[in-house]
Amino acid sequence: MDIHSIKVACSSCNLRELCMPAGLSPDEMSRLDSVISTRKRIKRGQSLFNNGERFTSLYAVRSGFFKTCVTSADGRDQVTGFQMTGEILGMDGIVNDHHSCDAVALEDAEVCVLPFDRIESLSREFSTLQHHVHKIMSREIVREHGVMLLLGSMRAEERLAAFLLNLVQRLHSRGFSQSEVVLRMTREEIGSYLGMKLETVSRTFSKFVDEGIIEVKQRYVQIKDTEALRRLVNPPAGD
Amino acid sequence: MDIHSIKVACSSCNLRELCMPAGLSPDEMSRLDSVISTRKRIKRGQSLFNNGERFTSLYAVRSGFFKTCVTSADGRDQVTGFQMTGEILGMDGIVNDHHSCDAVALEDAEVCVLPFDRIESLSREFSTLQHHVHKIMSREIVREHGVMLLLGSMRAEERLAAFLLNLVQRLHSRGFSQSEVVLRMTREEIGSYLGMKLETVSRTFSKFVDEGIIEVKQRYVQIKDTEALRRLVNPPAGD
DNA sequence: AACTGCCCTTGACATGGGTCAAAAAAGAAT
DNA sequence: ATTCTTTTTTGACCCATGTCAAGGGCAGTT
Repeated sequence: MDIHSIKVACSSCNLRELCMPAGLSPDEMSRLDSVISTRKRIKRGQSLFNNGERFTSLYAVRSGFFKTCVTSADGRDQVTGFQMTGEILGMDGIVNDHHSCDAVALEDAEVCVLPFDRIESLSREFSTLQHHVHKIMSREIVREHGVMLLLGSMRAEERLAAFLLNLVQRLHSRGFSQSEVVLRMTREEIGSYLGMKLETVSRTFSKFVDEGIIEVKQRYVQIKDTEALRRLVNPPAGD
Repeated sequence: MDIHSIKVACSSCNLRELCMPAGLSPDEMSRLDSVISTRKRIKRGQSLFNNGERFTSLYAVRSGFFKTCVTSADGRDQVTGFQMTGEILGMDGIVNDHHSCDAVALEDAEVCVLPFDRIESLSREFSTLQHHVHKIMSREIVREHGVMLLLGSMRAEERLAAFLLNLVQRLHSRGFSQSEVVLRMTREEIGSYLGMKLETVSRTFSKFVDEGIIEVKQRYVQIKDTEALRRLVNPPAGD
């Protein structure tokens, strides 16, 4: 079933501050290790889970890059998020014991498997862990509020600017450049996430290039004027 | 501070199956009662909480109708949801200990106050309650996925049809008619939620009336052809 | 190097929904 | 009732974005 599984330990994981609560005692940490005991490798293009599959675990992205997408009854597709190192996947599955979206690797990836029943029992013991789980879910709710604001009230340029800023900000907090990105997704996937067609994504990129805000060479994007992007997202009040 | 507070008991609340887990023992129920000890009345137009306020509690709607909305830095507003009896408000506040949206009563309302630290300690004791909390948050995440699909990939008619169907479905599951609604929100609030302008909401209502799908008299809407609405949301595959 | 299969860009044109404006209808206040 | 405010409807016009179509670039394969 598993594409590839290996043993791991959070206590020795250098990404732990990204997905785990701070301030666990050594004892607590070792009990967490015993719960999070496997990793899984996912090749580019493969799914970590799919809509309809039974929910058993959350997943912490260790490396690689994912998209999640929902599909409507008549086959329309909507990308609901892009997840990178340290982010948690699978919370959609809790409510009905089955996943309600697909999680697809956009590049070869590795995740830690967090069996949810064991997370629940452990978080009955450590309030630190319990609160951390609540925060992770709350963060996802708040993130989605932001996407709703974007989809509901912004124009194409504003959406793409917000998208780029969000992406580099997250990459920067992981130690990467704040002015360079190599996109892991196609124009079509960006468009799906932002509620616009791939042609409009492409045109808007070109517009930004014309205006000297960014440079684009295929998936590689260099941000030359972050402030201009910020102004696009937050137009300075005119009155 | 509180507009109005009164003592209550879940154990005697006839709405408990809407917001509380099934299958609590009498002992568990009485401990829950001791945690959920106050109600709060909110008048139409007043806020239950506002963006930036400290987070202390979740709220279960006992009666009345709310909207939640986020505001961007430059003052754009986006309604992120409408909440009715039995639904839970405030989960946005967990991640940063402060609320990140406003919850406004659209009609006089009453909520049960669920102090979150006490919910957390109690759910360390009852796994039933713990899992229920997780499900409620997961349900909100999944709901928001649906809104993203709507905002990202549907046209005006489809959005409004989906909105009406969702509303009557939730009302119906609370014992109300599945063909009549009295809207508690303005066209502008509907528009904000659905990512369209109030004029477009109005026009789309008129279009549905012309087509004999609904009847509208101000806030009162009667659905005459539910199937037509369903077909709008899920166009029968053409290929 | 040539072939194949994406992915991306760009142009021309169409259109859904936004914008602006006016007036009607309903509610609230006096 | 009368006045004032808010909400809703409708019309006319226009623009941002979608649609359709063609061509080019890049990566992998042979």
